[in-house]
Amino acid sequence: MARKILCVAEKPSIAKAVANHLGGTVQPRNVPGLPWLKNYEFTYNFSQPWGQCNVVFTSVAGHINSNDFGPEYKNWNSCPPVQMFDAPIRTFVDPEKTVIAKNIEMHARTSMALYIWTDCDREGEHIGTEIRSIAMKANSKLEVKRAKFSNIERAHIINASQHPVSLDERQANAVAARIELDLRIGAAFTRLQTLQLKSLIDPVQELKVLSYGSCQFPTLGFVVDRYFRVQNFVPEPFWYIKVTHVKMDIKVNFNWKRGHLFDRMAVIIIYERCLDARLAEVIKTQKKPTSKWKPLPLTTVELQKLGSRFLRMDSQTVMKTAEDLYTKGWISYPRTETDQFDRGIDLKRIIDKQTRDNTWGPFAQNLMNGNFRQPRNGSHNDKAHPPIHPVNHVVGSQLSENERRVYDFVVRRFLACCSEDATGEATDIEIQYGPEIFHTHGLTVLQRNYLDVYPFDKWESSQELPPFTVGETFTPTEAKMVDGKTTAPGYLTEPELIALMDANGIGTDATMAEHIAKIKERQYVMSQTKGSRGHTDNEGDEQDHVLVGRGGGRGGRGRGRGGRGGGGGTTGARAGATSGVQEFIPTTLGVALIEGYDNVGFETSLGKPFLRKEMELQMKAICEGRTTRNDVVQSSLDQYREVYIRTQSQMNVLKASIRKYILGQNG
DNA sequence: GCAAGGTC
Repeated sequence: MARKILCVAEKPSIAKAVANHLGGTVQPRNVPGLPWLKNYEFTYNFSQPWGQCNVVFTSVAGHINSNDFGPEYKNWNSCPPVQMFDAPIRTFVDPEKTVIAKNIEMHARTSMALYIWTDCDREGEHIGTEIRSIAMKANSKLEVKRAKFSNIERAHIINASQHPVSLDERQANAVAARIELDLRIGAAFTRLQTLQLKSLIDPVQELKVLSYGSCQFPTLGFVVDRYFRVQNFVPEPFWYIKVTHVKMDIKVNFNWKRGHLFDRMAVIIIYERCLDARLAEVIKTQKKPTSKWKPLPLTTVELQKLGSRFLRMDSQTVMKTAEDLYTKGWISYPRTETDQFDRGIDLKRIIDKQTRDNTWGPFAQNLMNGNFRQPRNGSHNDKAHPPIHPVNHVVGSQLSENERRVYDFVVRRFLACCSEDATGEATDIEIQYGPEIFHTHGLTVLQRNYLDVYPFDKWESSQELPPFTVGETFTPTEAKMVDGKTTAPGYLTEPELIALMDANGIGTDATMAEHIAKIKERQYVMSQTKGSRGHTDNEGDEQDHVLVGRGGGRGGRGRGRGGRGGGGGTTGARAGATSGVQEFIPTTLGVALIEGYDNVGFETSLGKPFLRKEMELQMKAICEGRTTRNDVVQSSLDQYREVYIRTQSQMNVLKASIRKYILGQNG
């Protein structure tokens, strides 16, 4: 009898793809009890010593095990919450995963080896150890190997099948440490907060719990932080000089090189010197080719940021929709950090499938006809998944409205990545006027290229500038001294929040949207459509009005800086504008919790992102062998236990915050 | 009744 090898992937799609590479077209066999779980059986010639083997290729769906405290800790009043730092934790097969575990056990019994094909990231390594322990419980003589692969191109997968490696115990241990810490700390503080504070704020039992989590609290902290910056904002007046000149019937605005100054007298003096000079002289004219780079290949974080900005959906809906599109086979795996396409991937084959589309088909065809360009490479590679891209063409009418929007975005982004940068010509002119320098900038877009398929980027020609030559002098048509004031930043928007979470390592690409949804559910924050309360836009906006001026006419509204616009589209389907963006405002409860923890006065407040960042660094240290799982767990628990004890002893501080914000009482 | 991380 031929030898048998059990292969297990992290998800059904990988099992299917890899099985078809190794075994030809393999018919899936159903596993009773779970409609989406399939086994693929075939024979395959592995490298020595295995050789020709019967293969059963199956999968799990993420983690199989669950962790919890024993039943004696189930009742929250059965013990003080501080015991959650030490109480024994049980690991068991998640009740929803029993069919998956049984399937592995059954085939492990008759196999000589287990070949693990989970994603090659930390969580994948840990899932691998879960699979191993289940399989070895059924068959302790199993040889266990792991496949190392970073995409599912055929040649790469075949290579991985011939070069088995071992599970990386360090990475698995890092995850095990995270699991334990998140559970213990989350349970301890959630129980403490809920038991001590809930009755104070929620007499009608409207709230389930006042949860604490190492990701939800820093997320809340970002929202509260911005809220206070808005509340405490004091506008600051500034002054500047604006010069305009009409030449050949074209009005040219020259911007002051200093931008603006916060000293009125200084600006007055400078302004008078300019006027005294009467003549301005052109000191620089420059025309040079310029370009706007096409976007990078699409990652999950980018999808969520741009989705919540342009698609009129919150990030959770964007993710949910992308997952639906993935399971239906229209787009690739939507959870990826990678912004580089592997050289081996056949991009033209993917583009070709889009040529039949009514909207962007001609653009795709144009790429096929010789205008294809290799995508840019970003700096991220998770070595597990390619950037998000379409895998098959589907007409919009077969999709729901949300699906259509996300699919539209993914395809356009992908085609944009495969086209040429937009090109243009930039003109810069500088004049010397008295002691000061003023400049103006012009842009002529020459070739739109990728912009034709990607309306989410804005790059448009400015008005044409009249010709100027160096040495030329003129009396400016108008010179004004203008005042303005700094304006408050807006409340934190969803794309900004996602960017902050990403930069601070709060959550993963797949979970950031869930954390945002959770702090809404807990009523720590509210969201509203930006602009719906009549708030002004961005930080640094200027409201100008003329103080003194020379020359005729009322000035236009020159804008000192060209902020990156985020507006809608210019071609094809309009993508919607920034007006749909959600912004977050903390509730009184959210503010009270964050401020309460800040006032408890521990050097690293629970509402700040540092603790989570620290945990991330510790996990890295475990992976690199600089520390151990046990050390990290023990030292972190010591640290958090100290915060816990301090918090408990200063519960009056937290309660005071709650009273102050929720009940409006002082003291 | 607690977390965050996988994925369906």
